Amino acid sequence: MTQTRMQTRIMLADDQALLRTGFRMVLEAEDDFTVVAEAGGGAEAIALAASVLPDVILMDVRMPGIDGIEATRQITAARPDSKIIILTTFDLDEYAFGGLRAGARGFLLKDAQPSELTAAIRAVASGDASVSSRVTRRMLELFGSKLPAADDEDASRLGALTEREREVFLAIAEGLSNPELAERFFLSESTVKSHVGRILAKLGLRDRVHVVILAYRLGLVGR
Amino acid sequence: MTQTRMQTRIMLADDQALLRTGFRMVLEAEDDFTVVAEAGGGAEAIALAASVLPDVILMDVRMPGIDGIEATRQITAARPDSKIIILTTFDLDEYAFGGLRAGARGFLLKDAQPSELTAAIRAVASGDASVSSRVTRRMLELFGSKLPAADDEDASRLGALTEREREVFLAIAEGLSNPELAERFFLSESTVKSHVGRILAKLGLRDRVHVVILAYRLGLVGR
DNA sequence: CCACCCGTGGTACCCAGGTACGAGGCCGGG
DNA sequence: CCCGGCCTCGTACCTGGGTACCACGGGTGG
Repeated sequence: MTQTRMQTRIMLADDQALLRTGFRMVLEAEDDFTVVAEAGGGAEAIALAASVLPDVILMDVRMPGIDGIEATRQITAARPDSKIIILTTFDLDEYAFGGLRAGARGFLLKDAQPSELTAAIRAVASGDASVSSRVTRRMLELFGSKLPAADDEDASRLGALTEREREVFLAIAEGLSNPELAERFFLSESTVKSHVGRILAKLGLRDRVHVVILAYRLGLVGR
Repeated sequence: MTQTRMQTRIMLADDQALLRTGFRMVLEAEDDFTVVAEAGGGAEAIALAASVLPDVILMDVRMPGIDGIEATRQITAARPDSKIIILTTFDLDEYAFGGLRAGARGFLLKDAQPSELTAAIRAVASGDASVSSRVTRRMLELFGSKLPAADDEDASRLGALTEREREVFLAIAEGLSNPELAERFFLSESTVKSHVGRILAKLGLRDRVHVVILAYRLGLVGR
């Protein structure tokens, strides 16, 4: 600790002004952080990023007009060394993953502890990447182990899949149609549709096609 | 949060005794940590894990005989809820990813700060996952920006497809809908449907879903 | 006890997508 | 020259899949 007293200049981009001031208060409590700009939308964020040149940008995903993902893409396109941390209420949100692909260096849930936030900003500012541990955990669950519900926890089920849904998720990734899913799991097609629909909603995906893509990108299929 | 004074029982697995005692000193300085076992090799680690059932295992990768990865695999195979943090001097991806695939919940470099170590242990003990920011960064580098070849020559089994069809094929694998395909290639949706239909017919596939699967299996998209 | 979530099932609606068929334009080879 | 492949576009049809409801039994926890 006691890093050198380098000021880190931060920009906030979120459509909720209340949340912005909340973050501002948290951040300015740290003496090496300065909030140098606030943006209420994607377009504004892009413009401000180019003019103010903040060290780190906290970017919300859901914003009216240009969303955080697209804003991230454009900002990193203009200045690839931009350091952007994606903020979202939902974990395992396809938009958020899109944000990482768009060039973001970090990913945080909005209910993160202040210490997590400051730690993430410092990590990103120093050139590293930071992903919230809860999301990291989700990613790991999808990696090697099937994780048979071992220890299901409190808050992590905000956007997370239930055990059954994860089974269906994997089967979709194998390319099964709804009738085939029904046959495999001894369910009615109605039930299958319920599961599929909830999976798509929770993960923020459009199609089963994107389910397949996500599954392969996370490496949990494909021998 | 609210990590009440619950004792976290920790096992160390590393072939270097010196390093073990170093870690032990760091850990026992925390009043909620107890080092309950030390293993000098993989086999010993597996045996001790089964007998003393530690809450968290700090596992070195490089060990004589059974290495840390294999030990992790066997321990998690026996008890999937085991919480293992991989330790290594090198941040080579194979170690990291191998360990994580083997079921590890965390990954740390040995030059980590004591605070990082204790934070990681607490995160893992409480059911979350923790990966050193440097490794996280590597993961993101792999996750994002990996669509190098839209124009590959050989494209193994796709000989039946024409050039245009191959383009469309790859775009489908990215998850584009028909309207999106039309927009990207400046075509009408009718034309897109023609192409898609012929692609499915030639490759003997049912859905665009199976197109995605085939593309990933052939390694034509993604990482 | 009640509230909540999960898994199961249903109905109804709508549209994206897949199928079938045709047709015109372009280009290269026989 | 004509033939055939490729690319383009259209129209019409039908099914699978996604969405929006609602409902019920079982388990769990406050």
